[in-house]
Amino acid sequence: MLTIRDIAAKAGVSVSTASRALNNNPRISVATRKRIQALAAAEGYRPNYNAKNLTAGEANAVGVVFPTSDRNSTDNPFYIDLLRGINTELMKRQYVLSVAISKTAAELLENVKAMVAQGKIKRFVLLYVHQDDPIAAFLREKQLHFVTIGEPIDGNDDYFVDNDNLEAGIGGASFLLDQLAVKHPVFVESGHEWGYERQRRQGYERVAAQFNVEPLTCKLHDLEYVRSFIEHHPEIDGIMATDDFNAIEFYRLVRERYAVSHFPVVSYNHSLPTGLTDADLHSVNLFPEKMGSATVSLLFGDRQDKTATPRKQIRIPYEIK
Amino acid sequence: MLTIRDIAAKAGVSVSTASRALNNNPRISVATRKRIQALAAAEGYRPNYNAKNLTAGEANAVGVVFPTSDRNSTDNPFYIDLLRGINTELMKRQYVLSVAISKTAAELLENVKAMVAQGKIKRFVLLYVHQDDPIAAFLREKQLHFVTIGEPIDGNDDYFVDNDNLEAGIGGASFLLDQLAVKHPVFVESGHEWGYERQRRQGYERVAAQFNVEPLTCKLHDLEYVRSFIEHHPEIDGIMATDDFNAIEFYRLVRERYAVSHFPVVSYNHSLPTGLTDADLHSVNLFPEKMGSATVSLLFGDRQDKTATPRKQIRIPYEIK
DNA sequence: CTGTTAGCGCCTTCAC
DNA sequence: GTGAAGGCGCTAACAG
Repeated sequence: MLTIRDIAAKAGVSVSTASRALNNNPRISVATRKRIQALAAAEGYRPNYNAKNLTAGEANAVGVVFPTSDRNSTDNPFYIDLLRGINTELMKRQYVLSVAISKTAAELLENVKAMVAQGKIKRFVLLYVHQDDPIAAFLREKQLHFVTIGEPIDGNDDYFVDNDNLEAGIGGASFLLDQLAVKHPVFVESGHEWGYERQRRQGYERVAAQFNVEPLTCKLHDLEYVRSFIEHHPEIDGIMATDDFNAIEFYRLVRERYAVSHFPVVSYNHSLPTGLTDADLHSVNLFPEKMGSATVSLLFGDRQDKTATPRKQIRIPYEIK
Repeated sequence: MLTIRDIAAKAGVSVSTASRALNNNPRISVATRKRIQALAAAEGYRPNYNAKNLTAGEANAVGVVFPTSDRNSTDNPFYIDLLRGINTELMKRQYVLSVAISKTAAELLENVKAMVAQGKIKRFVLLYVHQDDPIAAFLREKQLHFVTIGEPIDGNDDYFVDNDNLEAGIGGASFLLDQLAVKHPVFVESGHEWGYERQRRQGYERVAAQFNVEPLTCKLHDLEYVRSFIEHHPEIDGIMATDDFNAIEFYRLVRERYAVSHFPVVSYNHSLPTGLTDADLHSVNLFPEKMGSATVSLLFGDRQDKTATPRKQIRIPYEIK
């Protein structure tokens, strides 16, 4: 394995000069810096990060924490795209993505603690928002950087990346009522009262008021409930749902009762394969990969220019097509 | 931060004794070993893994590689549960899960190379099976351990964990034809020709032959195709699908055409919330978490007893309820 | 601008 | 059974 000594030797300089050159230390003349960097690249030198981390006292890793159970959470393609966005950005910084995931909250916390104590990881991403989360509390106490995906709900002033769900709700509802000319929309949500659902619903309600329509809402509790709901609301002529799965689930039940087709639907996340539903489905793209890259830039305290105060939150815009 | 020197000092022994005691080295008397371990635990000592890794020349991390794009792949809850299974097992070994994930194949390979060269990671899990995969080739060339999720298709004798998809196909079909008494089943698959789909189909065909029924198959190409298929096959009275999403998709289209309910359905992965379909849905549980833990035991060369030859593959059984 | 030296925390030869 | 010393690869004082 090629070490920095080898590079130093081949370049005819001392190890420390090589080290400084490779780290772009201004104390080394630009000429030798370039020369040594070129040499290292040519020889295929790769620094040993265990050694770097040992001296730095900090690992080149970001801990990404999954919620304990996501069976009821926002859907999964979203997570995967988010991971992709995060990791692409981390690679540029020569960082690695480590995940903490477990079935039990206790084990998960232990996982994070091990990352901190044994792994010297100092930056984390929480892929969820919980009330009084012990992991967030631990990270705060240890004064470590972390960013949550989704706006905090417990009043803590944490860094976060989110969509503007209120705006997305307004946009989606406007699209449904205006472009798709729906007169009797229904808002379909999971029944878990997630923050993003509430916010999108508020957007929906606001637009409904503008259009003078009654803001009808249905939670997907169970089959009987929804069937009965649909039975009592034959007037429904369009769906706005908090995600694609809720949308097709409800639509399926509508079709079961009434002979409709090309039914106007607006939902979120862009997570279905196309062509397999006859609904006129417009899924709002929330750009999870962009959220991932924004997360990283928040995590590392990027700023537009030096004078700008660092931001604590980033909202990613949406797109309806 | 508590280092091994602190422990050594408090125990009144030298650093090397402390090190050996903590690593359960038999050269240290059992008594002092216990004593020092107890002390370390009481003081909350945690070894610095960057230092350990530096001397060991190998990181306490496993690289988990995601496919470039999984939009068309097996569904995602499966991945998440798999990750959970892998990580739970890794934690026991004081290992960390690092992920490689990217949109492009080139960047993904670069990601893995960096993990190897800079991170000293020597063990990998590939969450996919590809023909002539450059990443698998790289890992083979470097003689690193890796396990694929799914049986290799290119004739390479790699380690893998999989379900017994043929058996699961036979089991699922038997359940549908026997227990659920279906006379005119249809086999629904994605059209991507994944290995597991082919194998389950073979199981289905075998059972169909036993029951003297025509092995009907439908690929979910596009809406028109499937609708026409359903139109031409009014006799269908039960569905066997390669996963839950394919199942409900097809079922929706059946219901759209015919007034059925409590339709018998067998599919795989157990990935839907219950209560929101009126199909008589029996989803085969493939125990992704178990697959994860089996993956790790393969990766670390566990054996039942010392004399047993190491296994290169593990098949996880299924369950139908 | 560059070289020498010490040390990050831990493990492991080599002595006793 | 235990200790002292050196080194893993790299960075950061301290010199010059």
